[in-house]
Amino acid sequence: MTRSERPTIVDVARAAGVSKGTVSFALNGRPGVAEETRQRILDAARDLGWTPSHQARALSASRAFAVGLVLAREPELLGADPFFPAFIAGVERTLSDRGQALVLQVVPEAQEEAGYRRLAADGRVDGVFLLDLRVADPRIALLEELGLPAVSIARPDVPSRFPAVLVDDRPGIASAVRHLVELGHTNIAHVAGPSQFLHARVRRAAFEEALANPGPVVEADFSAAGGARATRMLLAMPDKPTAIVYANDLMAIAGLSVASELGVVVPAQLSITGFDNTDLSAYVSPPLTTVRTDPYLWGRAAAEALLASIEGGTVDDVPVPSAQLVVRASTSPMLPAV
Amino acid sequence: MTRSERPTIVDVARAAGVSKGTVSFALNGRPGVAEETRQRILDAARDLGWTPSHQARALSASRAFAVGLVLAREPELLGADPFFPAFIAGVERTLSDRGQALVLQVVPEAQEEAGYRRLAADGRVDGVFLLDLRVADPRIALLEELGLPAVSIARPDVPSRFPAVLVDDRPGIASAVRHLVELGHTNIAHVAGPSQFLHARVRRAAFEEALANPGPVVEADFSAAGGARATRMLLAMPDKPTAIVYANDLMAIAGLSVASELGVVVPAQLSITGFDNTDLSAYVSPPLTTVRTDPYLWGRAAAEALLASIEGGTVDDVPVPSAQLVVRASTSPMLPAV
DNA sequence: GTTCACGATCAAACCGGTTTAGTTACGCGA
DNA sequence: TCGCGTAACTAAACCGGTTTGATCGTGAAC
Repeated sequence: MTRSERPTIVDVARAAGVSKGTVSFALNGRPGVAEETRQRILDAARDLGWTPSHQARALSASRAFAVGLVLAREPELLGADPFFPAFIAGVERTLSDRGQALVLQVVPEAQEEAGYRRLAADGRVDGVFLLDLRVADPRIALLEELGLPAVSIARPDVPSRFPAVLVDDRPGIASAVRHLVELGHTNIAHVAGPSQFLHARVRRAAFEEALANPGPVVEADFSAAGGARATRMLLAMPDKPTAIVYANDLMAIAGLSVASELGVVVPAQLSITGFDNTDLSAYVSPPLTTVRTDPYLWGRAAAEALLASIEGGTVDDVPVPSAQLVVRASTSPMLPAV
Repeated sequence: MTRSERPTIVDVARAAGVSKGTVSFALNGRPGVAEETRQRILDAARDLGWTPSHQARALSASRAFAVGLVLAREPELLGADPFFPAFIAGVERTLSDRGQALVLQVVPEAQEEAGYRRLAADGRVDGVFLLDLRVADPRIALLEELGLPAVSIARPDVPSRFPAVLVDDRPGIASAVRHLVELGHTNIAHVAGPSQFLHARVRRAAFEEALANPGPVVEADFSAAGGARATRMLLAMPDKPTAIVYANDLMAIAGLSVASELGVVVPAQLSITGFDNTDLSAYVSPPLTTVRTDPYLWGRAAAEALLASIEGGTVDDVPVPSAQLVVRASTSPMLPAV
């Protein structure tokens, strides 16, 4: 009953009464096949329910028809990050139309290099995405050594031959700071991400550049626990800030709770901004002023660029719209104490 | 400079002075090769830096050496779900040791079936994970038709030949309810997930079974927005509940904010429990009483079972430890109004 | 009427492994 | 001394496509 034997190109050839070479030409729409013959072959293929064997094609073409994504974050951190699933969804959107697959690898950070090497050595993928760029990221050199095409999210801080999706967090942070300044705040603090990450550094730099007199900066780790700890430090300062710009929503939401716990009223006594515009940010109390990014779009763009760079030659960096400030209720002018 | 030509098994054979068949035998540790010869071949392979071509092996073995995961959720919902990344990390943990890869597919729900068909038709994967089981899930029959091995997370409600990771949400919900009853609550409500999902249904059934007189149940969609809306409905009831059991943390956290906005003090006037024990749940205000699950472990177990069922014959269902209640500050006895 | 060019098609090689059917050479028992 | 079984190895087929080189037939050009 289970007719599990899939028809091959030879079966199609036999059915159509031609050679397998001709079938291949016909199916790939290449010239040199009479229109009538082509039609006969297509009909036969359809009748037999033929589908190309990915494996065979891959072997013959020396291509994997797949791209890879190596994630070196700890699973716990991944869990809370809204970026990653949305990015993947965007990537898939582009890939699925083109018969490409996405191979995912999640590895402990120490095995990151091995992860890329394995993907390349196996020939499992034709290219990879470079996420979570770090300072002087060693992966750039590694991938050039491996000869594996890549596309990075945001521009690396080292020279790179790979195209980048020009994600720039600066305008988002800058507009959050500007918003707070316009509300009258003068002592604005920042809770940053780990400085090994380029995007954490960029956000911090944007914060500092946007202010003549930047307030204190505390480095945290993008986690809720880290955000809570950083907030506690800031609110324990003698000259405590009246506003805090967080490098992501998760830390900002944790900060909101710490404030509430300490009896600091948001936004009356403390304004808070996040970054990411996570689903939850509009449903905390008070709703969080934050910066909306579009990882879905980045995923689409990154995949386009990666495929282009696999197919052909050099690909230009891809511009993307900059992030937008979303003003909600967690920011306001300082209100006089009751 | 870029010596991109990878050595093949023929190069190894030539270097070792044997035929390619012998090389294959030697490299796969099969008998019938003299120890001395085997050593010579292994040395040659190492010296040349030979690695097997995944493509060639896959074609020859008619195996993909990869497993698939089709996600039919909307990207927005994915973003907030802590389950998914942790599960994948667990899966990877098992797969990477065995030279298997994970192929991810994110599709709109309407194209879910096509997604599975494509994975199967291409021969891109040897098996798949079945997540987010639905009522009378059509994918079970589909996968049996396709002859594709699968492993489901939780047991389906229709007969299935596929092994399941026996995730059971009942004890978790039951212990949350028990906890609330012990605190003296008698009017306990539930905010459920979409009833098309089996796990949403199971949680709801567990809730109703745990109480002699279950309070109102509102069906939401696992999102923050949905959780907020459901909470508003419950708190607008004439006989409003004194405790709410949410089907996930995201909705519970949104519920926390709605209560705060309405001036309902948690936990003094309303107790709230979540489900998932997300990173954030300990850092909201008040910290959330919730149920800890272990998707990382489930991922490992599911991958083990899937590989076993691809290799060999039938595989038994896999038991996993049941979820644990984590008591925090969002639950307490009702306190008299001031 | 012969030649030439070209479109249509086929046969075979190739991608890089695995597997099977043969071929040697050697040691052992009768 | 002959025969036989077996370990060690080789040659070739195979997986299912793509691609190249050769062959065939036909109509146009001379």
